[in-house]
Amino acid sequence: MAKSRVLLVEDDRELAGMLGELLADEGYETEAAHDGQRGLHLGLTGHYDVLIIDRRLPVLDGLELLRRLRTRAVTTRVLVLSALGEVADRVAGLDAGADDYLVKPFEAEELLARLRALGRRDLEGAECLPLGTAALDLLRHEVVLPRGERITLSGREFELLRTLAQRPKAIHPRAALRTRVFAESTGESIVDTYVYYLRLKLGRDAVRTVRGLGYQIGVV
Amino acid sequence: MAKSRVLLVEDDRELAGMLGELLADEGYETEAAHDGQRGLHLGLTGHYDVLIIDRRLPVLDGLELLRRLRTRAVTTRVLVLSALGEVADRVAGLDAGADDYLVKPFEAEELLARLRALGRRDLEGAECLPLGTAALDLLRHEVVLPRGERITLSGREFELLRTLAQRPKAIHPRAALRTRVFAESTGESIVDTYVYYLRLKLGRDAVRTVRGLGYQIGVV
DNA sequence: CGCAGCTCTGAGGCGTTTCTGAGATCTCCG
DNA sequence: CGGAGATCTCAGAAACGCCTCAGAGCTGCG
Repeated sequence: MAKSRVLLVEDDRELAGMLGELLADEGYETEAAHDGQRGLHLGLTGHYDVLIIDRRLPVLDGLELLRRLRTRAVTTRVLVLSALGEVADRVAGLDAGADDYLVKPFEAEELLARLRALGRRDLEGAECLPLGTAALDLLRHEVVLPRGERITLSGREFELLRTLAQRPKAIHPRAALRTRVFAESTGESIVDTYVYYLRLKLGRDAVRTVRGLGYQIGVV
Repeated sequence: MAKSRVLLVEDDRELAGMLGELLADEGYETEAAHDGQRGLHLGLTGHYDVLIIDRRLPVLDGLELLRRLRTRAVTTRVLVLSALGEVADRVAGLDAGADDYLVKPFEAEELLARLRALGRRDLEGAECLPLGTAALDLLRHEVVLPRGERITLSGREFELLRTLAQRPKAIHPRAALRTRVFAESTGESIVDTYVYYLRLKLGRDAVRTVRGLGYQIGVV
């Protein structure tokens, strides 16, 4: 997955610098604008995954900037930052087209969590669990191989693989897998059978057997 | 545009009642669940534009409910309500899959503004929805193929395709489509039939089946 | 009225999934 | 080495999900 691109429109250069570093540490690719005019220009011409807009900006106010972007059909997710924290201010910000509104001062952790939430919306939950060099698409119940090839899994196959992949270092006892993935009444060997199915689809090394203890996720 | 549908999962019946009225006044169509189990069932089978989930719920905790919905490919926007307002609580809620997190007590105005922000659609007001290489003309109920050819859709066909196209990356469960496009009393297989009609008119790949989960818009 | 198109029902069919169980194979330890 | 227990492999039965489509009722129009 490529880095998420963020446009940060903030006139306080000190704060902008700190946020820029914070975002870079989290793996975002950040561009900055220090006034509304410049923010408008970049917002219209560049493509970003999220815009962070300070409400108070020189030249062009943050909310006005936001409105102009929205009327120009820019639908990028927008998080508005502001020192104005009254309910009426927040309502005004949201109704101007913001997707979220965070009041200064804020904790870095919360900003990051809200950014993650905004970024998630466009992926439509296409989150993946790492699976060695491949990945497990949790939304579509598919394994995505490094070259982009997709292998669809049946419901049970998916549940089993997900359980294994959720704790990749753990060794999962048969009984635990049977309880988690299958119904109470199923036979003792159901886990073995489904491990066999997974290995048919994904290759012999997809699941590792730890004799006497259980199974562990392997390399796909 | 039809009314927005909201599922309210809140165990405090007094608050639920008040919110229900508030939402009704604002033109939302609201359903309520008073515990997590019921919320899970409704969330999985119904079709809503936004879910409002209280964090503290009997039977099944709010965040656990949210996680279960997310693992079942429910990508509906979720607003979590909670008395727990620490930064760590908010981060936990957002990372569990919430799109927004509002701390009790809150002002009605802010809740409504945040709901509006969540309910806003990307291409609201547009006259066409993109449909792979083609487009869906919302005014004339026609699909416009790349070469300009037009295919007229019946009312139901159009509603179904529009629902799919509105969130092109999401997987739409059968039950959700049935609730949204067809009357309450229609049979279980009505969605299948109309998907079949769409495929007759637009080609086999117009709608993609994700076995066990639902349908997704494909390439036309 | 008669026709055409739309909506919905329900039945039949087909490929997939799930689960069982049994034989083959492996591994460890005495 | 040999046996016991663990694991693997796989065929088959039943259930399920999904697709297809004919037909009945309805609506609107000429």
